[in-house]
Amino acid sequence: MTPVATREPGAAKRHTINDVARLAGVSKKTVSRVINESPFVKEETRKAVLEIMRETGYVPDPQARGLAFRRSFLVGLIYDNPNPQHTISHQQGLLDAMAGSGFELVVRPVDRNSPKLLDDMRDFVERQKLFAVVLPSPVSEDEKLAALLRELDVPYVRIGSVALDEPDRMLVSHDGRGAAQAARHLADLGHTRIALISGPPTFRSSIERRKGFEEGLAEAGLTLAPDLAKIGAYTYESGVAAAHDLFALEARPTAVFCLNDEMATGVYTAAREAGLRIPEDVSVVGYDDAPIAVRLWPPMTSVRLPLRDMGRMAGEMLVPNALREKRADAHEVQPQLVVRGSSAKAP
Amino acid sequence: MTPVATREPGAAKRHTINDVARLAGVSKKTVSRVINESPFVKEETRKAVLEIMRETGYVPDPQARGLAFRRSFLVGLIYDNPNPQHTISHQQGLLDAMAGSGFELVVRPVDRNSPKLLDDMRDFVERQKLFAVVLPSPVSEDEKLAALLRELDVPYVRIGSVALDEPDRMLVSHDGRGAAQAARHLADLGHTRIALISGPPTFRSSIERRKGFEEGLAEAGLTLAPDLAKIGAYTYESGVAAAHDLFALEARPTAVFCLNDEMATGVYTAAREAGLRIPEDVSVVGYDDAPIAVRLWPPMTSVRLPLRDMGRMAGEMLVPNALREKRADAHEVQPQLVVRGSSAKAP
DNA sequence: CTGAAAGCGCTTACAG
DNA sequence: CTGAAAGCGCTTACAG
Repeated sequence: MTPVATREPGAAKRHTINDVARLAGVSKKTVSRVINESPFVKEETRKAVLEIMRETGYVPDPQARGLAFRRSFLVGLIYDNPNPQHTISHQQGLLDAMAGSGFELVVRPVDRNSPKLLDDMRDFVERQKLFAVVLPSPVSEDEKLAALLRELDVPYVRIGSVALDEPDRMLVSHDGRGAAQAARHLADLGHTRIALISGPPTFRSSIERRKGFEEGLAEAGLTLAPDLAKIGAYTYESGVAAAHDLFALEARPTAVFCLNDEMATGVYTAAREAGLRIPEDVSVVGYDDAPIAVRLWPPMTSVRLPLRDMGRMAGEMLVPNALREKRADAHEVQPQLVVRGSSAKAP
Repeated sequence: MTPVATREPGAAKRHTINDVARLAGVSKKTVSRVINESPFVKEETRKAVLEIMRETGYVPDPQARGLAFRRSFLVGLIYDNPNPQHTISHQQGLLDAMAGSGFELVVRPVDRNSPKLLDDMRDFVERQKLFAVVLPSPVSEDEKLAALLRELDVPYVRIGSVALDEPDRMLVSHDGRGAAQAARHLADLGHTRIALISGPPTFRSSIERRKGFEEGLAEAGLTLAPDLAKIGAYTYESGVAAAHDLFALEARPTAVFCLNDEMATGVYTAAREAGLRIPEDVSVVGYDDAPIAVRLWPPMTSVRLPLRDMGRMAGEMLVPNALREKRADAHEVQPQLVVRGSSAKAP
């Protein structure tokens, strides 16, 4: 057998499709067919080519392939999330799905309120000829962006609290169901004056979580009292402020449900300032189950979303990967209430 | 003037270098010279070409350029950091530096202890023909990885607590100086029995921070008592455990300095369990100034590292950007102690 | 200062 | 089932 140079340290130029073709005694087109798993290659030829590829350590050049394909091997992650934990978890999951696939992840933070967003995205996607795009919430809620991607014929998956698009383009986290669990949990503990601190109405997650919460209350025969419904900004400070108001009420709530952990953490601060004990005087429930939930005292009851899984599933919906059998068929995940020490029987 | 088709919505193929050449009445090579800012183009010709490029909205195809250049326009971020906040901040800063440059950021989490790390990195860098690579700590501490990148002739910047490489390849955060500030701060408050909870010795940051801390103590005429020096794992749980031991000592410390905020948060928990008040009974100082520092009660004194700036500076050292005058000349940042309510006069 | 030719490493038609 | 030709959109030599 012809001795084949293996990868020399340093200098050694990487082998090209021409080297493989020559060594295998076939045309480069046949090698190309093997690379692209065309069925029109004799099994014998295919094996011989694969053997040469293995020996030489040949790996196709993604730039050259991309140029010829008129499409790159890059997946874009376009995010605008104030919560780094969300982004990094999604990113990690996406990379889990892409590992060993030959695709790479290009990250792109954006300002979803920028008037230039659509122009920037068009330029980004066209210029890089992106293979696919993942849109976590709240960027996923931008209908114009989704329309642009369809126009540019770029596959995408939107990650969101509720179905906003066709099933193949959507990973749904059913945020409302988690909020309903929280409502039932508090109702089961005997609470009747349950307050809500929601996020900005510009976040669909806030709308869905609130809706789910109210439905959960309704199941238990309760309703959300108008004076107990506060609107926060998904920030710690807004949680402090809203809870401050709630705790100043004559008939103050015995439980507070916050639509994210940042605001719930603010409730801890406000409770301490108001001289209220958690959970003896007031129960607190958050949403996200962020790392801080178990670092606070008492550890916080919160609704968990499988963020990393969500990223992975979105990746599996978009990226072919030889390490996997086939693409993901499940397009949804379920939130899960995690009960800890911050919620207890109503006083 | 010849009417030029502007970007049609939808179909309209992007213009290529040939279109620009034809419309400008020059060869494509001349257009190429303009793109690459060659000085060998008559000013008049250059302006004419630039005008056509503007009118047509022409942008060079990075894949085609990369193929011809034998080098891509991708910058790699290779990280293995247990702290998402670090990664996301560095990432954000890097992207700040790269905005509008035409380069894109490809992210790559790795396990720095994997035996396959070097092979994986060789494959990654060679295959993608990376333009440059950024190595945050602790990946930056891997000498073999740095040597590999030099061998592959890929520019890189290592972000680390101390100079580990030539100045052009290093962004130094002088972690020790921040720890020294913490030591002086506690000494100034009259503490003499000051404990230390360090991180794993496999992290250079832990070694440097500890060294700086001991130097700071020495300046104040203090030394670190052996029974007050604990080794943690940079995790919350290890902070709880180490502080638990410290608080059980007969002569317990009046102050605890932790080499990261995670462990310092653990000290809060251990203090509560031991019935100790912060800062009345014990002062606590952390490192990182993570978001949690201001969500704990009392707000935590901590050493801040400008993580986003560090990412930006690393990016500026590597990526040419027309939006900037020139590359960064500063290759270091300084940590800064942020004093809050968790540190007070010794009891 | 400018251009025609060849090439980067692949794939798409088109033949056979 | 396999291959020779042309092309993807750029840049590198090489001329002039």
